[in-house]
Amino acid sequence: MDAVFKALADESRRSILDHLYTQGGKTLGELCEPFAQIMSRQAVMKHLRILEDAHLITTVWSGREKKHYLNPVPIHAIETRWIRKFEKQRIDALSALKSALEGTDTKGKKNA
Amino acid sequence: MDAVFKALADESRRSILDHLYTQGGKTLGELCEPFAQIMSRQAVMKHLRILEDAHLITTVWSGREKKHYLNPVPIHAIETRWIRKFEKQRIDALSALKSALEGTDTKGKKNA
DNA sequence: TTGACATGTAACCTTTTAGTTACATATAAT
DNA sequence: ATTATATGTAACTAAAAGGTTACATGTCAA
Repeated sequence: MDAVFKALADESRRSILDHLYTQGGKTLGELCEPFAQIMSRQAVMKHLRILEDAHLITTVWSGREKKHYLNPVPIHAIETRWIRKFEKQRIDALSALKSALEGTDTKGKKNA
Repeated sequence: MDAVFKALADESRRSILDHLYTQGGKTLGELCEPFAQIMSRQAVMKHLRILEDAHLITTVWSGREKKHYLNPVPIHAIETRWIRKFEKQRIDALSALKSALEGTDTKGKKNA
């Protein structure tokens, strides 16, 4: 579990997960695009390695291309560690209320 | 949000959250006890500061004592970032099945 | 088979982080 | 008032993390 939290600690890696959440099956090359002029391909690859080791992403080889997919299971495990079932509903209601007051739609909400 | 992930990246801090999850309202001194002979009071205080800055804990002063409480809201936000509603049920069912097969009780489950 | 493309590995550098020790402040008790 | 208790701050050190460049391997296409 330590690997999961360590992996999520970096903004670039969270951004990668965001991209895979939007659309799965992306290759290293495709995942590099948003980071062009920010960091090298090798740097992105290091991040992918860390995410994969933490089982936050799953990969499938297709010829010389490696496709990446988000795995939500370890993320879900984070919540179940510190939040009791009865609390979930209260918090969900709370954030829904907050969104409503802010005039934002929960479904289309952009995350920080 | 970055502060939250950074805060959760450290095992000692997660352990502190575990203690506050079990029982809230603990003082710095009390939170130090499990770490005696592992790290200094000042080190624990640094961790508490980081957790507080990330709003993962809330504090209340009572005389010269500072009481600490777990705040589950930012933890819940992690899940909503990368997990769609319809997926939650599937994952919950999956981990319940896994627990059943392992012969462990979900309610009394110890986390890694 | 040769060259281009896609991914992988290694050595190195810089910044961040987790911990320490020493000193400081504030509240409670005698 | 004085002392003990509880928490806070600062300077420093060692290790970990994120990034770079250079080199290596494997697959596709002409």
